[in-house]
Amino acid sequence: MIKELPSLVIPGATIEILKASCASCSMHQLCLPMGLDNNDMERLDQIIGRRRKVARGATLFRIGDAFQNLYAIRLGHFKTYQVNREGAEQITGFQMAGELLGMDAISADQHHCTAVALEDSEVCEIPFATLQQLLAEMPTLLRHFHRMMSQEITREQSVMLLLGNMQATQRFAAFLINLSSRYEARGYSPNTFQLRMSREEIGNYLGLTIESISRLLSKFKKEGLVRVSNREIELLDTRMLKAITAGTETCG
Amino acid sequence: MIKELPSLVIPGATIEILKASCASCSMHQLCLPMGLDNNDMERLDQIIGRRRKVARGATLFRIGDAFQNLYAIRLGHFKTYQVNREGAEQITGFQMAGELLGMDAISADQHHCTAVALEDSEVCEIPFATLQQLLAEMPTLLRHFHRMMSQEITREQSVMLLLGNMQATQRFAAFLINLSSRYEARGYSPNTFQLRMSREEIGNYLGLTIESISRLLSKFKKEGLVRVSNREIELLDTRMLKAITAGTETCG
DNA sequence: CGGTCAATTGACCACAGTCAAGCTTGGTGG
DNA sequence: CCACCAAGCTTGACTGTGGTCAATTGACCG
Repeated sequence: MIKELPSLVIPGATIEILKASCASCSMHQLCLPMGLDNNDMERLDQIIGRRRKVARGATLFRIGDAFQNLYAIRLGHFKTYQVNREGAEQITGFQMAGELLGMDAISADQHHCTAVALEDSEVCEIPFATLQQLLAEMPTLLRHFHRMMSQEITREQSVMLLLGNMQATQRFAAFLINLSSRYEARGYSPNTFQLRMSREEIGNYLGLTIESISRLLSKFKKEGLVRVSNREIELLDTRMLKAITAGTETCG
Repeated sequence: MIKELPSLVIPGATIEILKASCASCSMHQLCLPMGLDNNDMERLDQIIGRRRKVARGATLFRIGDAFQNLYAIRLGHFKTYQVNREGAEQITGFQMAGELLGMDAISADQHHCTAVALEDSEVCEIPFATLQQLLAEMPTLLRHFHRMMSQEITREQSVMLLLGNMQATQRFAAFLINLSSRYEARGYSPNTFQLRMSREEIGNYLGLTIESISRLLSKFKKEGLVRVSNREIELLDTRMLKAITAGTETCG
């Protein structure tokens, strides 16, 4: 299933067909093909439209775009955001390799958020109409697809808890712990990683200002919880950060 | 498909098998069977475990319960909430007739939130394992089920926008307008309705305190936007409320 | 009736927002 | 190599929105 086609360009994003398959992708135990046998994975591979590159800052889809495809992130990071009528953005999530983009578009056949690459990234385009046919024939795939949608619901509920109930310090600790565990699940260091998003984007996501994020970073640094250098961050006291997240920390 | 069986009781909730079917249910154009032909609707009807009553204040499922069923609300209102490690609740939604409960439980085979009836209510129990078999055979049902899950994702994203970006006044106006439009979609008056939840529950949902909700109600009353008497509310100036929601209102 | 619970209102306060100045960092060009 | 600039980040001083605490009113019910 190796595909070789000339690359093409659309406004703001470079598209290129890559030699790739689910079986050879390091994310296949997290992504849509999770748990499929070789035969089923091959079938899924065949319906994947193309693998394309999305340059840093380029838009994968925007609010109002007609819904055609889901996108599985092969490599890189994205943010998704909503825009209210005033034009204010609210970032609804940061997505990394192995995660699915576009599931909110199924309900009304058009995208309800905009997805932008935070760094040079690669996605697999999954034509939803074709996927749906396949779902009817492959119970394992159907099951896992439902799990992924459900996981998105659960994730958003956690953010609601964060935004509705937590203090600034708690929100930020929760954010760091969340990133940490997701990197760990991908085989990366849970303690040292790059923040792919700006302070402004973090603040927007957490319902805080950029100044608050900056102050919180300084505070955590002073308390010996983290080491920070620009976007490089090291978690020095995960235990404490988790305690802050849970609201059970005792000392100040 | 009329079922007639003796009623039984489980702790906290009365269960009773009712004479009912999707075809005879007033919600079937909003609920899971939307768009199904008579034959398919009949098949869906057959897998529905039972129709049961849930008394006001009774719990339908709680966090950590093993996932067996989805629940379609036939009648009444529910709230769902998450609990953090400190024991603080965050209400993640208010659900009404025609809406589906339990979709967040698919991902990990256990419920991630607790669902409690806000008034005496009735639900249809949908065994998920059986539903999934049916989904593979009925493309229309599959399609609509995905729409409903996607709609839940979209709804939660709107709440994230509300909690992350909006001021107290804006949040509360958005809340009222949201209820209004959902009652309208069900054929009820969009202007006059009962608030099924307490001020405290509204505040919790909107990330505000009960005092703030009370003050906002008084403010809206004074400005002639609403008329309130206990839980009975009448929206007198929907146009203005929508403007406040959108953040585009000009006068104070 | 009094008792209970929910809602309202007022006084005060604190957390995080706003505004503003200053500091890094990285890129460009002389 | 350094000057210059822009963008992003940090820090401080001040402010305001909404939280906290407390007292009062109102609704419902045995």
